[in-house]
Amino acid sequence: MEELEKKAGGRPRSDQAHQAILQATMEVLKRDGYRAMTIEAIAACAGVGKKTIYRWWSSKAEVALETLTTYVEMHVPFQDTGSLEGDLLTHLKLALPGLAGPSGALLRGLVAESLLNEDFAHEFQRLFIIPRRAELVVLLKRGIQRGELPSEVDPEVLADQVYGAKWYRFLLYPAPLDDNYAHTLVNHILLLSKQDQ
Amino acid sequence: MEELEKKAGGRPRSDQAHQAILQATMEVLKRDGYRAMTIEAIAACAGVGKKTIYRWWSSKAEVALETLTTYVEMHVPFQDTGSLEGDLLTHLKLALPGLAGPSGALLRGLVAESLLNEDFAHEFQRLFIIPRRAELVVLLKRGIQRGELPSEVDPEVLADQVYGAKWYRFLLYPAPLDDNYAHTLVNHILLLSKQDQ
Amino acid sequence: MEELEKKAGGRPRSDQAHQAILQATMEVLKRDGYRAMTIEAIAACAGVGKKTIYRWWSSKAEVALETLTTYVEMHVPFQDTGSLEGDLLTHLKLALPGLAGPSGALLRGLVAESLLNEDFAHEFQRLFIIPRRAELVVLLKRGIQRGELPSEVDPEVLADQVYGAKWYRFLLYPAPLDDNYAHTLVNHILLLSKQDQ
Amino acid sequence: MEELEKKAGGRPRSDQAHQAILQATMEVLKRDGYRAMTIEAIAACAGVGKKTIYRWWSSKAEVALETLTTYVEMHVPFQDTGSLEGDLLTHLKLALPGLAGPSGALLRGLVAESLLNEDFAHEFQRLFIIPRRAELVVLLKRGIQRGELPSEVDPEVLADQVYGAKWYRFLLYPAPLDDNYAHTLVNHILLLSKQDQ
DNA sequence: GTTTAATCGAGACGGTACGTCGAGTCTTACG
DNA sequence: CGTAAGACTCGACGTACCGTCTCGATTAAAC
Repeated sequence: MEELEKKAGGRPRSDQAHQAILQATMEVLKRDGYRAMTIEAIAACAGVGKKTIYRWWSSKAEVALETLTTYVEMHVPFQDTGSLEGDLLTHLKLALPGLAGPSGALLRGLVAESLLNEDFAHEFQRLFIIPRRAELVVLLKRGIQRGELPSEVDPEVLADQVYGAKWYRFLLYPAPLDDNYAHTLVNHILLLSKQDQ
Repeated sequence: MEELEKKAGGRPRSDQAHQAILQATMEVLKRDGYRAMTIEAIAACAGVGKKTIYRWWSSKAEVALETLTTYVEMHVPFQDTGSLEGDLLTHLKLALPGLAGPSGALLRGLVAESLLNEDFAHEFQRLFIIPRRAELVVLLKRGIQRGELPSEVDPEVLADQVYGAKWYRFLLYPAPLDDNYAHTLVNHILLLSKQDQ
Repeated sequence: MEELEKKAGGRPRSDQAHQAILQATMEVLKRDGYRAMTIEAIAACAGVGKKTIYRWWSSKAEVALETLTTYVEMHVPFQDTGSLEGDLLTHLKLALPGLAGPSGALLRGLVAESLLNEDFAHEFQRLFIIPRRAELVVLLKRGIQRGELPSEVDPEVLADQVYGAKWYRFLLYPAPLDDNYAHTLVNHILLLSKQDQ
Repeated sequence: MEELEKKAGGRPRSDQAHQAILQATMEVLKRDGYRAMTIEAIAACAGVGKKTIYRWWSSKAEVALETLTTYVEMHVPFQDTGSLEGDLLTHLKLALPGLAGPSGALLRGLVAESLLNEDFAHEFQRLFIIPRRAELVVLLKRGIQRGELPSEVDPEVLADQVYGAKWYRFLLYPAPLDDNYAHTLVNHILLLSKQDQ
């Protein structure tokens, strides 16, 4: 039931090479940073011809995108803990630590790429930004239904405020993104419904 | 009393060349986009030697940064309209339109650059991100003092939520950034104080 | 009847700068070699503006040519010792040592320049090559008149053979140019008249 | 038995590019002269990337040297005609005409280069100057053995006188280098043995 | 004594070519 | 036929000097 529409004979795609490339991407990234990372370096590090990379991806951004989704595969799930506060805190506390370290660097590089290349931006949004945001919106709507948020709030805009705050500090504003921050942020969201205390 | 530590002679910097470079930067940006914009193209378009650019700036990002601050010089002031709602709405409605068009493209390029180059990131934050954010914080603190916001909100985090939402849509999430959006966003902020309705 | 059509006042040429430039040329030559020697380096080393050099010379080759004639001023005279053998040996033994050391390097550079630039070649020939060769021809003609050489030899071609041998080794063929060589060369010339031994 | 130390695969060197570069070198030389000839112009004229030139040669002088040896490959052989006079005349009459025209310009440029760059000088001597001089020495020694020259002449110094005269006129002294000159020069050499006429 | 004009050091200017780098494409031989 | 190796064309990089052009500051002869 898988996609086995390969025509006929010929050597099949080498999974070994595939894995070596993704792994080499991470290594070169850690060694040189995203900007200095080149297809040539990845190929050399993976012991692979450049053509083998270009056959399966169209740019270093595409390789990096797959590396991100493969290597991180988002250890950051959305869960239903029973309360909006729990849902948000759990999610954010899992999400923030990963932003330091290599996967954060990778993410910053991919955002940069999406800002410089509209085609890649669509890809990046489709595979990364939009799905995760959609889950956050679901979580917030659940909070509204539970009565934890006033019904007049717009969950779309509220999602922007939550993720926006996180991304703003991650991408632009040099200030810490720690558990303390997560608590304050969630408190601000919950304050919206503290009308009749 | 000023810094007049210039040693002696030498031909003074040509303001004509200086202006021509900033202008050419905008033209090439519009023509080719930020990524494809090169120092060589800027030099050619300005009728200037490459050395003249490298003498005063260290990269295309630095030129672009000065072009942004010079050419836009922020038609987007912060004003005290007497109410938090007025302050926020006025500011946002002025800020959002500029994000479409060439200055938006320039801004996206500069953010990308700051994500790829830590040194430039500091420069960009120092000259652009931090000062503007500081003004927003002042505006929010004024709202707290006036009693338009509950005293337990953290103006720093609230600023992240406002600017974060704006930047998130501008940089990452493909959804409109219009006056309607500004109203909803401001409403969410003001909802924080609707406790005794 | 001379060209003293200078209009009027104005600061006169600084002899101090003039000398400093010639001296700096020798220093830079020794430090960097002829090829790497630049007008900019000479100006910097002499503590002089580039314009001051370009005002009086048109290229580094012209400066070097004047430096050569000034600093060497030909310690290599032609003398009438009474015999062809004495004339030739005296001249060659004086000429050869100078070809090692900085003045040799300068000379090589000037020859290179004259090979690359036809205009400079004329200048170089006029001021250096032709006058010295003419003196050698005089010396050889004197030898013919004295009967030290057979009357059928062409002094022009014979001069080429003497100076040619010297220049050939100096410019092209890596072999010593010492007193021993001078003796053998002179012997070959004198052999032409050993017909009736 | 041969030098087959090539490791393994990889696209082989393009002979088409190789030939195009040598040919373009001659064209640009004719068009612009040696000094104004640049690697960029050669690359453009050959329809080749600059990298391809720098991959195989280290400077325009190296390209020019190979162009000289390839394109001229010396239509100027040394032959044993049975007499010293014949040998010398034949050789010189073949050698002199090539010194006018483009190959002469190339040769002048290469000499200039060798005067400005010691490393290249060694290369130039090894591949061009020394082998040809060696053949001339062989020719002269043959003359001595045949008794056409007195046994006390030094063939090394005599070679300098022959080639020196030629190079002197070619490089330094602006006078014709024609068949007439060849005859006079050879006569001077032969005069050495006219002792018992 | 002022004026006048050419000089001086300094260094920015518009250019050209340098030699390097990486992108993305192509040609081999091997398995 | 997919692959590793690596040569190919292309074009921007940032540097170095070129020869020219301001500057403000000398400097002497001419007025």
